[in-house]
Amino acid sequence: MARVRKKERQELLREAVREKPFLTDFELAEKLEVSVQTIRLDRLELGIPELRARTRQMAETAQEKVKTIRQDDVVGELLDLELGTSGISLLRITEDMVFAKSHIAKGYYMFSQANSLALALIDAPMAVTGVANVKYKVPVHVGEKLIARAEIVRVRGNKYFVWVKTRSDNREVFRAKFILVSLEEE
Amino acid sequence: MARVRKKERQELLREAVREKPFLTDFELAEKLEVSVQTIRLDRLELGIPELRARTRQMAETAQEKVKTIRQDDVVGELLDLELGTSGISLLRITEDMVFAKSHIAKGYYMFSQANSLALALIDAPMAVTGVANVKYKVPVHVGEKLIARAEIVRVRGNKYFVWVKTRSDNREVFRAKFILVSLEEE
DNA sequence: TCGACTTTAGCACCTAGTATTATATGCACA
DNA sequence: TGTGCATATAATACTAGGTGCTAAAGTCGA
Repeated sequence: MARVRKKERQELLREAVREKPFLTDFELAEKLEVSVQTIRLDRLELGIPELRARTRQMAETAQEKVKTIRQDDVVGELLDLELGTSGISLLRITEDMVFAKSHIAKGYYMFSQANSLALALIDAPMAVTGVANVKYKVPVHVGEKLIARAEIVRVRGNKYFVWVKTRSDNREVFRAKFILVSLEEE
Repeated sequence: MARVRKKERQELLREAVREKPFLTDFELAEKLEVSVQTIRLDRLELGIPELRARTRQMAETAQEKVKTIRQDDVVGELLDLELGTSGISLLRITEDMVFAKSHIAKGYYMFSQANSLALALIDAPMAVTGVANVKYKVPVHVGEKLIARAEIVRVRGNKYFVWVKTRSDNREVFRAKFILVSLEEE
């Protein structure tokens, strides 16, 4: 009996901490109706760090997260790249990229993936987007893995014409044409 | 002499905390070569909270920040909206929105601002982007305030034709045409 | 009813502070 | 030359939210 209750309690504890990471041992003790000492023992067994360590961890990781979120998440992961020719990138659609109501991915994530992949292809120190022409073919939902393939189709002076086709599960969901312009050092 | 050094030191302190928020009073005291008590007095005068309060604040706000960053920052601030007609939004270009080399804003931020503004105009429960046609006219740099004005120019069935013009300091930097499609409940 | 597990209690100690009071140092001006 | 004032340091008592350890009490199954 006691053994079952212990395991159950430890599960509850784990959940409580995950949901509300800012609870002290005392508050946890009240919530689970045991003594503070029991909470401490349980934390020890479960390897849950103390309140202050938890907040510190969150503060540290969250700090980095905010910095890197735009660089990595928004643009996807570069899978293959032939500079000046073609490239492939992968973007996983997560919960926070979709509309709350429809669960459909916001359009600018596909645009961002395609645009940054297109820019990565250009074999020049600097380049900016001049024109973009995009078409959304099929709505994309949470969990889908978007594979974008980009190809430079023409180069005229400092202008690069790049086509990007994005597929999810072998179905084309998005298509873009970019005209990118390479710049001299300022 | 002492008075000047105090002000200087307090400036250094403020900077040190901003750069490395996880330093204890003792570490700060060593860094600035004064006693721990002096650091405490300075913190009191400057209104800098203690280490644990700082980390707690960061942990709390950062937790929310990670969630809202894409919803708010990426798309800008809605200044005015006439549903079904027109709208205006503002996006401030910050350090992390630009290319490290050229200091020019990445194209998808302008796209995101325009796209989300266009979607906000649509007077329907759900809508997605069908086609986008965008043109980048002038490179945008850190600190610029982008004002996007969107207007629905035509409606045909469930298709909305929206034009967005983005200006920075009264100069048009970006222009987009969207065809948005409103959806029925699934 | 015994032994093992579980729970609670108590105490010393730790870190990173707050709040307050006292003392020392320096410099400026009469 | 001393006196006054700002600044800096020190000392002490107290706090929250713990760790680590030992001891005692409760519970339960065989």
